[in-house]
Amino acid sequence: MATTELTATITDAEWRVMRIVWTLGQADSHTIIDLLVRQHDWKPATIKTLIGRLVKKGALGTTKDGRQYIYHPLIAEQAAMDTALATELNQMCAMCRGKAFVHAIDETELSQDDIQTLISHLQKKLTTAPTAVSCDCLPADYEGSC
Amino acid sequence: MATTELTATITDAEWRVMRIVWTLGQADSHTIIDLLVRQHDWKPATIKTLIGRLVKKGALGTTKDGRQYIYHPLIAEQAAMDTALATELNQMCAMCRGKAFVHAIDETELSQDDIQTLISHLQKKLTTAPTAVSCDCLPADYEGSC
DNA sequence: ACTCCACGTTTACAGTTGTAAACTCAATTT
DNA sequence: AAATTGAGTTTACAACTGTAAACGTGGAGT
Repeated sequence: MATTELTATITDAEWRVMRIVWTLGQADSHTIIDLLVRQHDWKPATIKTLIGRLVKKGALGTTKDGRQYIYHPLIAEQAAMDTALATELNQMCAMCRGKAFVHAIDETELSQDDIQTLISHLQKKLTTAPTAVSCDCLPADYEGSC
Repeated sequence: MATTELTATITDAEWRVMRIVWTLGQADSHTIIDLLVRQHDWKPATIKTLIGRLVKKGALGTTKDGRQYIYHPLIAEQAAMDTALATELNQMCAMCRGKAFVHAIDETELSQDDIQTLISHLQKKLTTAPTAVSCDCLPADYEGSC
């Protein structure tokens, strides 16, 4: 049941499948298909394809249960989320990430506990934070270096 | 110079081009190509393709300057970042977004000002925050509803 | 005026992704 | 035992991406 590090990335459509399995802990294809058909306009065949790809890329594991399989996650949900978010942020200008966080936090519904955790992490972070983070969009040696 | 709302999405490789133009405000292709060749192992031809695609999808505008073009952004950097981040977050379980933020903030270098802005936004947000945010990975009516 | 250069455009091509039908078998039903 | 069902696998196919070469043409240099 140890979750592994994933090499390949999970695509948008595949995320929908993973979320079902993450939330249920494990599920057979009938359950996954049934739930996703209700959430999207996907045909069962589409969902079968996605499940197959996730198994092939090592995001889902299988256990034989009589005639069918039970699928379970081979990667942790929080780890996948952290990686996806970090990848997205790393592609953006370092100087602008702070403002992006502000906007994202304004727009995201967060629980009181989450907010308090964030505040305390930020307060600790403040003690060692730099005065400014500089733009990293140009080569370091560029004349107008931002 | 008014930045527009973008229909199509900017791909990872295209982001690199946009960051150059955003940072410089405007640039001719020679400058863009020169800078990106130094940052990546891209051939000039590759960068020309990316510029062309960005113009076609309305992310970059052109101004004729004698024999060549000057490119300038048609979408705002911060808006693009906000949209990209929101899209990424919306694909994740609502219940887990808070923890994802904590991890992302721990791993991101932020300036003192940014941190203080975040803290104050969070403190204000705390006053109206729900006790908990529930998982939205399954259809609302599902038996085991998370 | 002729040549060359370089800028933007066209074409190329394999891999990924979204979307889905068709097919293969083992198991269940009649 | 034959027919049916349904789970997983194969095949399909267009659009999007990353990566890049080839091409056409209007100026710059001679």
